Amino acid sequence: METELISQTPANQGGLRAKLVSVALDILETQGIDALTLRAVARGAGVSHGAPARHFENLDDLKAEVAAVGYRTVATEIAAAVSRTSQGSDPREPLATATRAYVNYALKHPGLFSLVIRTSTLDLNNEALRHERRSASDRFLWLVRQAQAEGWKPNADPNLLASSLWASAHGLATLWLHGAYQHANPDTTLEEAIAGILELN
Amino acid sequence: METELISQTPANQGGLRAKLVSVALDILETQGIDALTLRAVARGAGVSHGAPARHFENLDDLKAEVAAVGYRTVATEIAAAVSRTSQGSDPREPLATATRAYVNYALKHPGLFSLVIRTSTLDLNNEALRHERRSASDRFLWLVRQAQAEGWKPNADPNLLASSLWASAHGLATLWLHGAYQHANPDTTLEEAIAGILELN
DNA sequence: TGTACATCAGTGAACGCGCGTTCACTGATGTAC
DNA sequence: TGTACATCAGTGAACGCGCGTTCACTGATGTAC
Repeated sequence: METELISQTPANQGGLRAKLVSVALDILETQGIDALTLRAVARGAGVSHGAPARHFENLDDLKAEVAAVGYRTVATEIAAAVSRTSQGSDPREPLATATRAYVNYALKHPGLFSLVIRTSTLDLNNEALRHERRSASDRFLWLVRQAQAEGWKPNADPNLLASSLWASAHGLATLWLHGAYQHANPDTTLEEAIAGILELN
Repeated sequence: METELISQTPANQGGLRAKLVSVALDILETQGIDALTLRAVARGAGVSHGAPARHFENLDDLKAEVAAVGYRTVATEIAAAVSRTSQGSDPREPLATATRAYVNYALKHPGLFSLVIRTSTLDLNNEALRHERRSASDRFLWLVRQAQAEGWKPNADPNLLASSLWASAHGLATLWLHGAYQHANPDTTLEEAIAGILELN
């Protein structure tokens, strides 16, 4: 009873909004992006299907918010992975770690990954999404500059380097997710595949 | 009148099947993958919405066939681009050309490209699709082996090389399609971006 | 402390939409005699 | 050449589905007096 009271205190008035985002993440995780509808989110939150309209104008609005969460979490995981890495002699090592973390994240959260990619086109209006995108991109660029400062391709355009690495990692993640990579290369493990794209650099 | 008669001759009995595929390609081109429904295809072919069921069990069945066409045409375009290339001194040149053709194709046919990627998971049952996939993959692998024979990374695993290049090209195409690449790198042209991923090799 | 009022998040019925699928039908074509 | 029949691609009405959206409502909460 008390919990019911608590759940209705002003502090939790914005609670449903967060709950809806959380349910959306859950749906992405368990059922994939096609199952992500406003009504499904409402059902998952144990709320009438009209309720989400109080918090999100439409489905794209909700998606943009979820995508922002996706950007934030992948950036956090990459940063964590990089900071765990011992400083080796190879300046590319942090980049390799970051790439590995990026691919692993995509494979662990395929639904969210799909959403983030597809949503990236639209909703540049969403402030949170724009911020998270920029932040994630800046972190990776910093790693590249760092590697360059330590002697790796010092004269190359860091933006171009970063984008190229990103494209490689992204392509591998995408192809692997859809099983296309494995189909063309049945005996290659994911670790070897990651090493393969890093080797190119 | 004569054309009407002709259109009903036995030779054209299978005509609607081809027409449906062609309309599907058209829808992908003009309206994108989300607009690709059985009913839309029937409308586009000027036929009742029940008619496609005579030729395709369901939407995935049609998609597999369309994806096979996608594989075939991209493989053809790449082959054509490569064969147009003069034999230079750089063994990577044909690979660069092929990569360029791949990315350009994806950007020119975003709907079909999306379909091909998403469909790649399913319908390995579809014989045509399997054949086209293998054929496209074999052609690219041959280019890699050729480059290796001419001195480029002669000791590397050609399968791994091919897949890594494929992943890079695919990632660039995907990110560019969604505008994510340009957003992170506003002043880079597509040509420079392609050069960037090839440069890594 | 108590009362009247305003606010506003969530309800649930209702609407229209396009979808895939089914199925009795029709009519043109090809075949057997 | 003509007639009867079988085949079968395409028709179009009908069904059920889940979706997004609207809107009058309700009831709990916070505020003014």
